Amino acid sequence: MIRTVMVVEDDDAIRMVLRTNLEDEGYRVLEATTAEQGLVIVQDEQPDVVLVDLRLPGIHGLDLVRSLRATSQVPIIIVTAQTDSHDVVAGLEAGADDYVTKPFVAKELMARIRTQLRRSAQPEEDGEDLTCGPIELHPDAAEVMRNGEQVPVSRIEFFVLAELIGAKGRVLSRDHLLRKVWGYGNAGDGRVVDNLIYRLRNKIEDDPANPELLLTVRGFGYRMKA
Amino acid sequence: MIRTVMVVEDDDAIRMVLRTNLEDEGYRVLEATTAEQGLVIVQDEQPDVVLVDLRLPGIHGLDLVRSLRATSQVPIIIVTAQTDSHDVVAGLEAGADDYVTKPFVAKELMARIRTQLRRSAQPEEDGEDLTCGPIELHPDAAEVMRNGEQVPVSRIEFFVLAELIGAKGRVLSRDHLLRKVWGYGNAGDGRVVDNLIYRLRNKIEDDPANPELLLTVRGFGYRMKA
DNA sequence: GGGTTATGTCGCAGGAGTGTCGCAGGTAGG
DNA sequence: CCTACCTGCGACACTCCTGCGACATAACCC
Repeated sequence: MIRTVMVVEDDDAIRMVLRTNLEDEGYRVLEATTAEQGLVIVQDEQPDVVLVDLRLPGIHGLDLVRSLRATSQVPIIIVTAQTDSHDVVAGLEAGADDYVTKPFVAKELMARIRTQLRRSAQPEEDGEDLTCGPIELHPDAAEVMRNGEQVPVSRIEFFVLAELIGAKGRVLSRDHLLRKVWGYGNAGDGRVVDNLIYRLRNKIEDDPANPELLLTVRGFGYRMKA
Repeated sequence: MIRTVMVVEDDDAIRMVLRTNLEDEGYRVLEATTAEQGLVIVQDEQPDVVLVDLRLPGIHGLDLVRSLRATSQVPIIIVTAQTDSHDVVAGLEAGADDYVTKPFVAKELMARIRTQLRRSAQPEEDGEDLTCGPIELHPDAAEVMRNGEQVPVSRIEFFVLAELIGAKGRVLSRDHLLRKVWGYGNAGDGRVVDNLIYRLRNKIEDDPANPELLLTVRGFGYRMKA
């Protein structure tokens, strides 16, 4: 499963380092430079973890933590300067789950993120029923079954299929899939998604030329049969 | 019942690995980087087990062991470099209950902790059934049986196999195995896992080139046959 | 229908992911 | 001290993936 990490941080250099590290770890990364922006994006994209710098221009990070906690259970990790130790306490009281102090060791932060993900992820993932007609996804085994037989799919194909089936019939735009599965890096292309859908159809459809499961919605994107 | 494990260790990387693994096992984790800090926290929080690195800045871990033992029956496990074998003896004489040497196998350490906990209280099941097709693991004897015959496997091979079989068919990433089994410093590599899998296959598979038990899931990791 | 845009189709080439195996330093046991 | 084994490492081979481009086809608009 591809996890999404939201970074709310105004310092360009730090944000960049975080993005690089997070992407190396296989996460999708969302960025915001202000609390307002962060709040909107979090509500919009529902990331799996949020990193919040406490020193933000305008609205203070503490308030962002409170706002987030008011509406969401998303794990929040505070990033702050070492000198502001009182802020850390305030942040944890405001609902943050963990913290790191600048200058932080990237590896440690990654580990903390993993910990938070593990904590929040365990229950939800198992319960999900990733099924669509004859197609069945087993996230644990990273397998796709079709009429009970295993279909070999690649990593990206697996995630796209999971995303589509998880959407339960809603249309997903190419852009949505690009960001959800590929991440922001490949934003330039377009046809990559089409290609992948084509390949997926060859694997899961009886007649790939006349798809019955993985449907095109012209002008919008793709969706699974309801 | 949630058990608490206290870790007294000054090396950030090791402490982090320990925390991750311990939390995975469902323990609450307390941390200290110096003997003084450790002593205070132990008295304060009364953990169920204490891990002590013997090489600590300032007061030596040995003295911490003595101080702890003077006032408490808490099980103490020493963590130490392989070269300091004389320290181990001294540590056990000072009242420690067990020890592991760096680089330790994380899974083994977890097992030692369980043992200490069992000794100090009564609980729980660990008689897990570690079986997969013709393969059978005997955790007590650290033996692997295949069709009833013993297969000689090394220490690390044993723990990797245990981790995989314990996962009951779920895919385990290389990163997961590195953290769970190696659990220490080896974050840089990657192929170490592949190599070990290769060797394991040579020992447990009929046709190592076409594995039927220990399967590759390209792009994800490895898993045992369900 | 004709033009235009969106999508399907498919082969290719570079690259990523894995299997395989030999080597060397290290460790344990005799 | 010697030997056998373990284990991490690197090199190479090979498979499969995947982004890309080019063209074909289908849907839409007037």
